[in-house]
Amino acid sequence: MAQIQVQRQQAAATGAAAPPPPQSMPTQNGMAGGVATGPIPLGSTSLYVGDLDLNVSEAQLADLFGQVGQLVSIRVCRDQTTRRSLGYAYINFTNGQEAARALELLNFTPLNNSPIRIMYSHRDPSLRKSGAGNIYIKNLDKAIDHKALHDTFSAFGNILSCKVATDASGQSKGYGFVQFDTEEAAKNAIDKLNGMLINDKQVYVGPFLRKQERDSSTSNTRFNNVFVKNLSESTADEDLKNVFGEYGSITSAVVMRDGDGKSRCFGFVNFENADDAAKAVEALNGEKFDDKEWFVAKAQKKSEREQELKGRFEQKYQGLNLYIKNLDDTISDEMLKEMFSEFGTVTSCKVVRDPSGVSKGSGFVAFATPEEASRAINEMNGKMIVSKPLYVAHAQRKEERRARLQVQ
DNA sequence: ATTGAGCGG
Repeated sequence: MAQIQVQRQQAAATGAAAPPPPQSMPTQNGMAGGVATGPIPLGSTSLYVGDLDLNVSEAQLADLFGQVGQLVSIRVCRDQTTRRSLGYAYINFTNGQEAARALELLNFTPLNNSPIRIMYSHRDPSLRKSGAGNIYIKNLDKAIDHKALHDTFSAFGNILSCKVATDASGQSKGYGFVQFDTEEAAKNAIDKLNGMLINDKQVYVGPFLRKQERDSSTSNTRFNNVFVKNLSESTADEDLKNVFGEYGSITSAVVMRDGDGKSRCFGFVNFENADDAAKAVEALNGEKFDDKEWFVAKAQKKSEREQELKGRFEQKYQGLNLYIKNLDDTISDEMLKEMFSEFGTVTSCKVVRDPSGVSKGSGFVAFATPEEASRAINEMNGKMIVSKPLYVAHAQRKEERRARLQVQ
């Protein structure tokens, strides 16, 4: 296992006094000062084991967990029809001490080369969904594995789940996650470890934010780079500099051009300071130059742009795109298209696959008209294909689905 | 630089 050292960042480098080290180790089981702080069931005998390689069997788990205590039951959860492992299992012990010991001793043990991740079984998903107490760590030394990360952060509170992001070969990607059972523990870990050196690398430790939250917190607020479109073909870099220069100091102004040097009628202007960029957007958006009404706004990052285009794409396919599941593994894109072509013009068609190319048993089919799509739902939903009844419905965006699931 | 996924009988 990786040996970790946490050091204080040199005072000269941070310009701030280092905070004192944590004074005491927290007690077991989410108890602090005798008061339960977290949702961990005291004395629980039931463990959830995730991140399982799909070929891990009950027998392998019995061999491993049986070494620690007496088992009541073991179950690898599987798809009802394919019997393929869902990558998680339940292990039930006769008593809580054994379960606790198994969690402590066996967490991150590799089975079929993949470290397993053990948690107490907690069937109520509300805490998992809320993400409270979840933190993100980046700039981690590659030598730091799951266990080392866990050991480092367990000083701040009870950890429900912990993981270093890894590539297919198990190599660390240099960032990871720690889910504490309380926000207080998470806050404490952030206060104490953000900016510290771990194995000589200065780590960032902060609250976990979903991609969307991150985009809106970082880029929506302040920006230096301005996007301008609907330029006349004759507008050149110099013209942008002149017009935008009225609002502040500019570091660059560029009209984008194709290979022949012909203007693509949009460009970017970068301001030295964000207030000036905002002023320019406010003043120039919608103004007319050479009879062209300029669109002026904060320049989007590539990721934001892609996100927006995706949204538009989905809107365009509203009512036309169908979501298919319970699809037999052997069905290819071409077969799927053929299956649905009798209801109309299939404009796009895709089987969802995992990174190794294995079908995930779901897919999307889009039609040219909403009528064709509706007919396909009526005719194909529930139809037996190879061995299973197909599920066919209108595709929903992820956010819509999440919202619906929360209501139910 | 890199902001998961996830709970049965």
